[in-house]
Amino acid sequence: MVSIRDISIKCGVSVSTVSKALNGYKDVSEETRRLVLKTAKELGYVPNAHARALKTNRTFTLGILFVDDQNNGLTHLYFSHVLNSFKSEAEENGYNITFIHKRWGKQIITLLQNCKFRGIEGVCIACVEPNDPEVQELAKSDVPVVSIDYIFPGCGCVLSDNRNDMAELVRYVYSMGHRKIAFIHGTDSYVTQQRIEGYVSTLRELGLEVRQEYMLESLYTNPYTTKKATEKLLQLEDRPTCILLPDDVSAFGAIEAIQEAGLKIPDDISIAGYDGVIYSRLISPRLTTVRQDTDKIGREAAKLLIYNIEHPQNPKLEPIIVKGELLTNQSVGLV
Amino acid sequence: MVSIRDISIKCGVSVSTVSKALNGYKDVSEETRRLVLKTAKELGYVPNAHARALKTNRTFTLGILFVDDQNNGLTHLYFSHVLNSFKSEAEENGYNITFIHKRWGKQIITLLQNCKFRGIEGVCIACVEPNDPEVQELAKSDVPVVSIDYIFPGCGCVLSDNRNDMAELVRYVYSMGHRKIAFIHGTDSYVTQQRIEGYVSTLRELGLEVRQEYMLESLYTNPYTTKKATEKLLQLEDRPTCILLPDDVSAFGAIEAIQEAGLKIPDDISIAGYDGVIYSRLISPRLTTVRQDTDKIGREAAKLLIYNIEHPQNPKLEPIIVKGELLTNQSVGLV
DNA sequence: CTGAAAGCGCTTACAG
DNA sequence: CTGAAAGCGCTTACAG
Repeated sequence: MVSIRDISIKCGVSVSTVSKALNGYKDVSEETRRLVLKTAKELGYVPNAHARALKTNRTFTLGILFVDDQNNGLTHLYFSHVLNSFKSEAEENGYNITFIHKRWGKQIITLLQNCKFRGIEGVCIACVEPNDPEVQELAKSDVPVVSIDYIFPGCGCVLSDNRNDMAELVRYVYSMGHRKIAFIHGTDSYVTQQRIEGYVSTLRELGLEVRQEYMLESLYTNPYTTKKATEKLLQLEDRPTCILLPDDVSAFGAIEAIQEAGLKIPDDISIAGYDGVIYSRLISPRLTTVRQDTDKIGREAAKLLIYNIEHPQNPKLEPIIVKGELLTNQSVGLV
Repeated sequence: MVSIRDISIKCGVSVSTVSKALNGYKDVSEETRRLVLKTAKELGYVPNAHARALKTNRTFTLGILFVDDQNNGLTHLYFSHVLNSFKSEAEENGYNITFIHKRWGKQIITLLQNCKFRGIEGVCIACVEPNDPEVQELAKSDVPVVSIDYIFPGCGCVLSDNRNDMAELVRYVYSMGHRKIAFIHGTDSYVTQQRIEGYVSTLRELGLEVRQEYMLESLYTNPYTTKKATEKLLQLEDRPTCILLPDDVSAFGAIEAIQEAGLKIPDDISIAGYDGVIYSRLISPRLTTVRQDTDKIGREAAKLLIYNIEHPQNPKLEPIIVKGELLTNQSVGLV
């Protein structure tokens, strides 16, 4: 590897001068600068990020914490889209992306230690169990953190507007004539709570009764559990005319249960998904769903994190709320 | 940040001794070692990876190059699964994962420079345009490279067994009585070539004619182009009884075209996908498809890359071929 | 078993 | 405008 030293020898100037020329300081003569730059190019010089980091304490590296119970953060449709745009935005701003984990060689270390050790300047937390003590420790540390779809006190966050988007969905379903609207929601989380609030408050607002037997829980992105929940709803004496589901993938389970019960969508019963992944509009029946704006969510998260890294004195901590879009389709019929 | 220096002062020993104690060298007395370790813990010492990298020239960091034309490597179902297992395997071996890109601050640099600069020890190339000169430069450089589903001369690679898996699929379709088997394949690539070879050679092996009008091209994971191609096939005078598609997502386009033509799957015509993403088994009609073993592909790629990094003298360069699994289902009917 | 010293590649006051 | 010097935090021959 050619170093600044090699350039200095070849050019007959000091390493200080080479460094200054390379970094665009003004107190270097135009002539010297040109010579240094030319020589650097000839020699194929590449600066050493570690030496620089050691000296300047800056790494321009953002960490991603992206693990969930099923260890499938990256294959999660929603989060992989968010990560994709987070990555683009970060790279466009000259930052690198890396993953945070608990290993250091053969040892297990904490997530915070991993960040410190590697000089990670800020972390985006998504798709993790927020009550994990190590995640808490990280969120409370001096490392800037931005979370997605969850609020850590004292940290920036970007939230998909679940409460209002859900409300809009319920209002739409109501406008189609439905009065018996069930909601199979995911397991407890900030997102789930927001959606339940949106669901419950809108029913009340519309003068509809909130019926406990119409609110069931299943796992996110797991059609098998949704199928079971749907079967329960179908067996009710006074069964719903529309079922709202945790997400588009789990909607497959509902479709299956409904078909096996000999019912047709939307003639006999309506359903709606959530997420708006492309496939939901391809399957038959085409799903009414809420498209979350993953591109914006990821980009806003990256911008916010970088801002907070570069403005440690007055970081932005107010939640950034990103509106989704209602995609109406044939799976919700007129009653 | 507490450094080795702080520990040495607190313990009254030299930094050399602290370093040795911390790194488990044997030439340190048991007593000193214990004192150092205890003090390090008390002080909350975290080593500095950059200082170490500067000295040892090792970063334990693997790069991922994961961009394609549509800039959606991460949201690509197949590749996001591969990445997920690559990441798990790498981390279990004490390596970090980061993404390679072309930026350095405000400057644009080459992919190779990005690797050199950041001390990346090896790169996994997947889901990129292999003819990109910068990718070529990287593959030819002294940075160890492992590619997925593509062969760079002189580099390790992991290949999904497209040729044989495709052959198996064709044989299965044949065994169901089909003799007019069309293949809508993706755009030209190593993977596409392998699948076409598997398709053509198996037809010949089975004594079937290879008909040009049964071989059409569409984009991968793009149902709109597949729909168009399927429509063409349906308009043929002597139309196929089974259509093989580029992947499960694009199969949605075929399903739509077939339904719009008033035909039923599998009664009137059969179809098969490729990839075996979970959703393909959920939609109706349930897709016959080939599940690629993404978990194994990712893990083998990580193992291979790490092996080649740690054995620069005799790296493993023979392709590792990972067999897929035929998933038969109702979308292919008996003729 | 312990420690002084050199050095990895860079940046940055500071003196001239 | 230029350069000598110190130092970021660590590791590692080498001498004792």
